[in-house]
Amino acid sequence: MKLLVLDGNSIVNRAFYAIKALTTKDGQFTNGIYGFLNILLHLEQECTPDAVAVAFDLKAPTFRHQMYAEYKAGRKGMPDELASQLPILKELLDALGYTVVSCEGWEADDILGTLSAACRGTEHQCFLATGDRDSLQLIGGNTVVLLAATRGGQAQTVYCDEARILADYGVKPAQLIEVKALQGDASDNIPGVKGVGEKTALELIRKYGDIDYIYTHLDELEIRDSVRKRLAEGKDSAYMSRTLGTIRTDAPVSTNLEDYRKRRPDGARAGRILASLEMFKMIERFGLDVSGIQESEPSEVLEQRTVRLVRADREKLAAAGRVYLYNAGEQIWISAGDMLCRADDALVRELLADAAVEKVVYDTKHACAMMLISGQEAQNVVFDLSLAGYVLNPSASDYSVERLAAEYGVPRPALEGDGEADAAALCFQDVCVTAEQLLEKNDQRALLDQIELPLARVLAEMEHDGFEVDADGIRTFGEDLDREIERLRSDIFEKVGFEFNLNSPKQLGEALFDKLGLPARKKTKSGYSTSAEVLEGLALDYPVVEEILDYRTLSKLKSTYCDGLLKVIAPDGRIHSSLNQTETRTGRISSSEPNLQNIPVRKPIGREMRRFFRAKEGCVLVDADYSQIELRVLAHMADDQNMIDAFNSGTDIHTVTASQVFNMPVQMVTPLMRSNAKAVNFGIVYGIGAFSLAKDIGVTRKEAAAYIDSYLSHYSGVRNYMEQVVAQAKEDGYVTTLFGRRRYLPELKASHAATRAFGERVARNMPIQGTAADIIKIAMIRVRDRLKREKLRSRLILQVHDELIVEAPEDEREQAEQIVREEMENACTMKVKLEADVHSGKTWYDAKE
DNA sequence: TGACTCACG
DNA sequence: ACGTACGTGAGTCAG
Repeated sequence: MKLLVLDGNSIVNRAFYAIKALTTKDGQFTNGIYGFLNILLHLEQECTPDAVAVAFDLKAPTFRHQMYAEYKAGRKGMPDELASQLPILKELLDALGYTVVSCEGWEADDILGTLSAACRGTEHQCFLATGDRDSLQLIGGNTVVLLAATRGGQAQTVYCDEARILADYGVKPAQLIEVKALQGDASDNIPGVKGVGEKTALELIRKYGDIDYIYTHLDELEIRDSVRKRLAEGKDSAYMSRTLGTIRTDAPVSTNLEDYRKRRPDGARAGRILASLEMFKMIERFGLDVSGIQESEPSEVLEQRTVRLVRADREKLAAAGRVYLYNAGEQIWISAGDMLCRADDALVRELLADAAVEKVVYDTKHACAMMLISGQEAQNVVFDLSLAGYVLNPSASDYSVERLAAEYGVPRPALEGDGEADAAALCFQDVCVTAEQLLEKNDQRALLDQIELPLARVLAEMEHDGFEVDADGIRTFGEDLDREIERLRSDIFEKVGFEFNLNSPKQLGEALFDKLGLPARKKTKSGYSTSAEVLEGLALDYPVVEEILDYRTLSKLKSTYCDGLLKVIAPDGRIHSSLNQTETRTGRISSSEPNLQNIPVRKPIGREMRRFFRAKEGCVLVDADYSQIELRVLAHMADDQNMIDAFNSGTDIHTVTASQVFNMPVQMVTPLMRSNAKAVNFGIVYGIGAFSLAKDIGVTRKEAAAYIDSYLSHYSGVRNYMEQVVAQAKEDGYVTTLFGRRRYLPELKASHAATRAFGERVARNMPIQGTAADIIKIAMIRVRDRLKREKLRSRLILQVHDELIVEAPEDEREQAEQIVREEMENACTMKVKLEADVHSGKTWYDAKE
């Protein structure tokens, strides 16, 4: 296979500076993209690759560059005119069927190095295309470099292999690193050795091979004393420069070349983007089939608009009926019709408070939170772009206006008159209009309007209210833990015979398996596995391992929960964690800073933690959780009469399942049988394999396979559903929940079998997990609205996937319990009833019976 | 920074 | 032959 890897940043940079002026008629710079595409087409002709990867840097400074502060300081930011082209270029490349690769903290040339290394020793041919001579060090084996340049508007490449480097420099490609170590590189801020330039550096390396030789034999070298002196003084700098100048080959990107195989271009999408860039010729040059672009497509409807920059005028804006509010950093922009203006906080508040004006925002939760500070409410918010982007595709890396504009092919409006406007603010309105049309097309309007949008306000209030905790209690508990941890530590070291860092899996592995000679059962990439699973297998034979497990449990409790939570208690004595609405691919919400969705409960000692989460003075916590919501959703979606009957009979579902799988009356089911059936039930929801089930419940793989088989024959509706959902996903390219939430599954088309298998498991799981997520979101909205409508002081304060927590004044306890139960159980009508278990108490511990 | 480990549903 | 259950977030080590 022939693999072509492009250094995206380097090439787009060259193109940007080589082609001075090229913009669309509305002023969007396109020179970088244009030059890039020319070079790409040229490269396609030159090396006819089967697979193409385009590598880009991400903004964050890299590890290599963090080593020296001066280095970082020397880097110049990219001009906006170029930066604005990158998201569009990436989107376009993706539409054209090329794979874009980037990796937080790694530079594009490290990705080139990594993929080149992946080809080494295989029969794959690797072409690296870059404008940067740095990459020449990677030449060798089956890697060649195509140095790309634009000359007089024409793309050019220079073919560089080992012979060429030898001829040009008289050294081998890998020795270029040594040359650079001495010579340095001003443009990359690599110092080299002071007083040594290209000529001397090349001469020295030609003669002596590398800097190690030079420095170990410095006194014997046949060189001028002045050079010897400079070399001696610059030794540290030389070694440092060598480190800085060495391209890494261990970037964490896929080295499976199949992942980069060229895909069939999405002609309609690529065509739309190219049209918005006014590069109509490129559509032909890439041979795109644009028949998929229909007349009603959004970009056609949205003719190039002209926007007027005006002074903020509340009356005029309000008169438009609908205003678009967009936060660009500190600056807030408002647009309406063809007006665009800068706005201050006060105006935004007035508009948000005005129920007669429809608002379109980027982040409803943020808008609501802003109003909550002054005790107000955001009224009449009718659309939210980040939520729309999430509903349209929950797997996206981000939902920025810039990226969505490129993805949806929205042209940037022209700006009339003098003045400047933020690019995203300028596009915001059109991107929103387009997103609305796409939602309509996908039948996802209700999901946004009736679930996500109203939920955003609920989440804002929950974040605002927070959860009271007993800080002193946590502190004391932490001190108790510390004493116990210290006791375990010294006990473990005494038994082991030496000290080491118990928190280091690496050192623990070496201690147990190398030094003490315990039998190692599992390995990870970097050594022995010391996971709880492995250690539990050893604990019976080696008592010290038991103590290590206890140590792990307690130190996790101490650092993550005691120390971690103490750090984030707000002055009001409460924890206000973020509830993220656009984070998960299934539609669940997530919680962060801190995560309150993973407070311990399974082990008794961890569960103690919940005693410190309490209701405020005069209140209690009402805790309600759905009983088996995912299995109930499955029974409904699969329309499996057997499972529906099982639920409706009122018997415990795992017991019924056990009686079915093991073919015996319910009364005969033993606790072990029930527990195995429970594992099978879980496994089914996750997309199950016999191997993993066997591992989970400790039976042979064959037995596990028999359980699954028996399960699926008894629940034949489930079997049919699981087959049908995967088939449908392969046909559509996505799966959906009962409420129309989608997840696209490109994995199903992967050539890599394991990736495909993963896609199939996700296809089986997402509709279930996602529907359950939809249902509890509906419940949250209804609980909040009803508490408000009935003028109660009870507040919804937390959601943990299938559980809601309400803080209720003691005299509202029963009412709150009833409301939560009713709204949860009636959130959705299905073929099986939904049931919620409701308890209350002063603390989370007490409220969860 | 990623890898590992572990907390939750 | 290969890899091995879905979805998250956080702390720690080591390079």
